[in-house]
Amino acid sequence: MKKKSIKDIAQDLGLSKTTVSFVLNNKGDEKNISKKTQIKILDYVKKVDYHPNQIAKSLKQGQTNTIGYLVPDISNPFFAKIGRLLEDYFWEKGYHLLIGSTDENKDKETQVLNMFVNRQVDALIVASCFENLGMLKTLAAQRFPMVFFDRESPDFNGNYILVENKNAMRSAVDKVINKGAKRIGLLSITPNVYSLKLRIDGYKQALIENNIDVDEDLIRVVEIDDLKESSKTQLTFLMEQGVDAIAFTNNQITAHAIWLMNTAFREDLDRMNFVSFDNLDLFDYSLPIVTSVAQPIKEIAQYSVDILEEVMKSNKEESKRIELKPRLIER
Amino acid sequence: MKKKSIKDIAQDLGLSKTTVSFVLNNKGDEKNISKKTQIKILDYVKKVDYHPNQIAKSLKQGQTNTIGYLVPDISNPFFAKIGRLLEDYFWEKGYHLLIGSTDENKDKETQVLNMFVNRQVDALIVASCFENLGMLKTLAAQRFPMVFFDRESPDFNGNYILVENKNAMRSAVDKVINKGAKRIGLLSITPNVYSLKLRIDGYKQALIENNIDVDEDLIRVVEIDDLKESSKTQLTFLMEQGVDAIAFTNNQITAHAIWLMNTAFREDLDRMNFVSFDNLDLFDYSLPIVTSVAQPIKEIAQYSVDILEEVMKSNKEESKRIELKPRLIER
DNA sequence: ATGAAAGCGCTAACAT
DNA sequence: ATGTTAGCGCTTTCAT
Repeated sequence: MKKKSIKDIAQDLGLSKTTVSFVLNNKGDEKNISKKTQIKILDYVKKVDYHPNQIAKSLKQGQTNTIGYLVPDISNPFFAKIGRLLEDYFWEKGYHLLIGSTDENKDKETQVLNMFVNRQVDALIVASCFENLGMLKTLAAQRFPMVFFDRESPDFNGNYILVENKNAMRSAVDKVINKGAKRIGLLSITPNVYSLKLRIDGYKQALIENNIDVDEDLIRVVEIDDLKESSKTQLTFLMEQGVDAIAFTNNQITAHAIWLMNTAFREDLDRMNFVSFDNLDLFDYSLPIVTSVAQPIKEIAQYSVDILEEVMKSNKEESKRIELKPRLIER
Repeated sequence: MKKKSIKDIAQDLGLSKTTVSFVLNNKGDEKNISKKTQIKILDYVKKVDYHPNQIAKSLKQGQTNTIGYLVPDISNPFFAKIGRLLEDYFWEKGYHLLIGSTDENKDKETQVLNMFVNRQVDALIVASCFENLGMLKTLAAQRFPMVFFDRESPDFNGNYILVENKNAMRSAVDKVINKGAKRIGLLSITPNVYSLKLRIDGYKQALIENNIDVDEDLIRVVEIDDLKESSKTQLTFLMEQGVDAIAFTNNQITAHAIWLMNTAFREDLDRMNFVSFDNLDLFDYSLPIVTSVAQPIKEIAQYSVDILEEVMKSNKEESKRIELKPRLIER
């Protein structure tokens, strides 16, 4: 027995598609369908376990109740957790998430964006690398509902949910200086996104405010596509320079570097201090001890949803920029 | 300028929709469309940046190129990582992932399944709690392409990608016994899914094989909806019983328990041994030291895709059951 | 109180 | 070599 359509239901019941459609969409009363007919339809529909075809509905209504969630990597705990929160918030409202990971690759990002648009998603939640502004600008020009989080571009005007990158990093680094660190290195993945640059700025500011010279040589950058080798090289370099603290600019590099520290520099762990932008659960029970900047994941998700709802309702001109305060976790 | 449809393209070019459609679907030659016309269409389409509406296409073809990924929680690293791998494999083939987290709630699971089906996903990859077999059996009866992973139900016949739960747990526990553990507790979330039961069986078997009496009192169960309090109570109980090792049945309970151990039983860490089913990155640098069973995530994803492809092509009767070997990580 | 018919954007069998 | 037309399953305006 193949799946029933609304037409089948109508035929089976000797009614028209119109009537059935009205009733199924709770417009029975409004459209003056008799109670008797309504009940007949509702009963039958339940009996044969009819479910409307959302694709047909979407085509007709030009609305899919789907949100595109574009991130560098859905398996990164930061993006995974936010994804889960979004899923829950949107579930309430009947929206669902289509996911697309880009690996910070600008071409892949454009492809994913295209995929989302072709599939007529109603809105986008995006952590972009902002290297290909073309497509984004086209969408923005069409007033396509979008909110951007975690990353921003000075060249792109949109709705942003961000955290105070610079200041948070500044105070975290300040903390380890107070704990006695004198020679502080920094390890970052290639700071292609603006947020990372800000975090590095925060690091520098903390040094300056504490009268420590900024030694550009201690600011090391790791190639993302060669994380393994590259981070080993850079970390080793820093250790050879005799640093007594290292700041990391995101969870990815931290996780990797900490693993390396445990593997190759175990004996140095005690005397060193670490700062991580992004908190990881494991910091609560890992060696070494890491002072971290915890992003307010719930608020990020909540604000994304709120802003998106606003945008989707009234499609007004101006865009919002929200900067949330991360939580500093001293350890 | 609103979005162009195939109709617009045809009109602009003084051609029919058919011709345009053929060319766009690379059937130009096959359908004897002149090279000249083909080029004209392709150029124009590029110029106006036309992209076909996938929803319309889906409706027409009864195929959405979408896969539903149903899991207890997409932010659980195990499911997030597998999700990412699936995303990549399917990306190649033009399929995309719609996600649905269920929190092991059987009603939510049914709702998510319905949502997927209404949206006409082409197939499902499912980590089910198997508490509501109704919907699953209906789908199976319709030969709906599905593969199940991580969990199984003796009452449900389907394509399974699993790991050797019992044996893996057995050898992991055996390892800590060899390291000297004598009184070994077990902590699990409520073993509502069969895989968890098997892991517990493995634990028991290891004890028996080593001539240690199985003390049912040392097998403690934590309520999933009260993870925090419940795990604290149970863990404290085990410690009071003087255990010198604890086995955990999945990553969720392990992560929580380890955090608790660090918080409340720090001084006991040195003398204790731990076993975790599911590996976590943090084990590489965390205290305490944990011997773990690492699931072969890549293979799980790869097999899921392979089996699904098979099923979607030839929709034959019989179903497969694949049992992969996890990797034991001694620490 | 209910139905007929058009149309969302696409594909494809069947003309010409 | 290209066009006409029906139809996927639904909503909704306009009849009756």
